[in-house]
Amino acid sequence: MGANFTLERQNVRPVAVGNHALLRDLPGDGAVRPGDGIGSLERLAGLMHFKRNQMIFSESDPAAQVYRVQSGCVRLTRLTPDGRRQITSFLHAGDWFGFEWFSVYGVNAEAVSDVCVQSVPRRVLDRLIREDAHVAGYFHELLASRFAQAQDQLMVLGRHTARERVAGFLLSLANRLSAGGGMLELAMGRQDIADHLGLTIETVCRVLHDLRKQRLVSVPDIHRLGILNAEGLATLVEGAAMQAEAA
Amino acid sequence: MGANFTLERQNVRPVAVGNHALLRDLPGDGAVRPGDGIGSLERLAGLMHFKRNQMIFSESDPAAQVYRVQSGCVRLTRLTPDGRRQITSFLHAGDWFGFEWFSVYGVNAEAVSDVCVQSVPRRVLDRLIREDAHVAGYFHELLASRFAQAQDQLMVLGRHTARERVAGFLLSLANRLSAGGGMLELAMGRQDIADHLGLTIETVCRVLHDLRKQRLVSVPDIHRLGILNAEGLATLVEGAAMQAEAA
DNA sequence: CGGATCTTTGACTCGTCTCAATGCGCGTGG
DNA sequence: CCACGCGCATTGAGACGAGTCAAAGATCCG
Repeated sequence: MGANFTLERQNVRPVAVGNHALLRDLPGDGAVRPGDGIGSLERLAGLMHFKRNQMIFSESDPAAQVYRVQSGCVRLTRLTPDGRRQITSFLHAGDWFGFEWFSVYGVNAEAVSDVCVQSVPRRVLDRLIREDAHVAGYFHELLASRFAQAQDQLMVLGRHTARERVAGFLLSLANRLSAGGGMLELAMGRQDIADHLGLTIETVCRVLHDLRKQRLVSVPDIHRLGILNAEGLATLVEGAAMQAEAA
Repeated sequence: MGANFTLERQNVRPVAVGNHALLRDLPGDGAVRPGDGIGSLERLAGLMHFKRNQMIFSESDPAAQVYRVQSGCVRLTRLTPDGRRQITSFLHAGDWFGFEWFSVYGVNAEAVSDVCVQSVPRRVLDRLIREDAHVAGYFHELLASRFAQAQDQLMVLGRHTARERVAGFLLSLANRLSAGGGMLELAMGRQDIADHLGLTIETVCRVLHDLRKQRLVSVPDIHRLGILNAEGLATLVEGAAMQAEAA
């Protein structure tokens, strides 16, 4: 069970390529014009790059920065003392993260692929939230929708079978990446999928194999997946028991 | 797997014993004094009673009211189309609920025991949040801590064994009800515990049996449980693999 | 007291995990 | 340019934890 992931806290610190380092010491918080909304946040953000599997922050770090994915894919993970891993979510372009927690990030954030993220000091965000009700509302909604996602995931982990989990995951990914009838980019490896769904890598492989055999999906290569029959997958998810099993 | 719970939406509407019905039509929102903080909310709250297993709201209801448990225990649940149930959380005296969602309650709320709850119209809460930064911050933190709880539960459902789940649940309950070295009130039945932990009722029974045999807990009667060895339970939870198995 | 509901226990099944071997793709260095 | 090694994915065989089904207690409440 779990991962025994070999990355373990390789504290290679990222290359700051934006104005992040500058921002930290600027008196220029005053540059944030209240009422300017989210825009000013984005303008204040520094840019950083992380390479595949590099750690962005660890769960015990003080939550000093808030991040936003600009490109690539980020995973949020938790570990048990004995190394079992749970990936609580995958983040894609446009997603904020690190804002959900107060004193300390409660999760590890790692780059799934090479990523580019924006970062804003927590202090700046807090100030903006205090001064601009619009920003406050925005982040409140963000938190609420993150909470809703977590609730969905609880249902999945608590009550869905392996097949339902994988089918649901693929559909939600297709939805998130709005890959209509087309091809999905699977930025994450099989182990990551397994750790997100509370399964083992072998089970994920076997389920994918079955789905392919049933012509619900195609797997042209490891990191691409085509959804051939979204309705079929949806039926799988919705606990309709399913009988069609043959190839 | 799951519950096939026989309660199914018995839409017995609750007896409103407070000023809740009045509040709905009062012009008296003006009575809320900004800066008065949470206090004014509680003063505006109506009181309601619900009997065991009575539904407080259903997941598809518009989220028109926000609630707070005054006494008793409430469960928040979700159902799959085929009847599998997941209890996302149990709420006790002092806990707010129903505020996490915007348009529609995303969960069913039901009385585990006979309960007494306060309720406040969503409209009133929203207004107070807009006018009083203190209240806004309070509910933001509430949401954040609810989110953190959900994260914990993800770890449990995704990566913990049956024994770890039950042990962890008992400890968190003991913690919540601050029953120091003493006796826990188990307001919820075995099926509820199972549906909270992603197990079956039989598995919960068997694990409790084992824990009793190992003298980690005592079970004087169905609704009471004594924690005899909190450290032992904690060891179980922390994935330390455990070897002691004999009686 | 009697029936309904919930809990406990047992015997057996089954889905998923574990362990192990093999395959594949890709980057590196000879 | 190819051989090698490394990391990941796949596949198979067998084990095991938790689920299912069934029957026998408890408990609750009228």
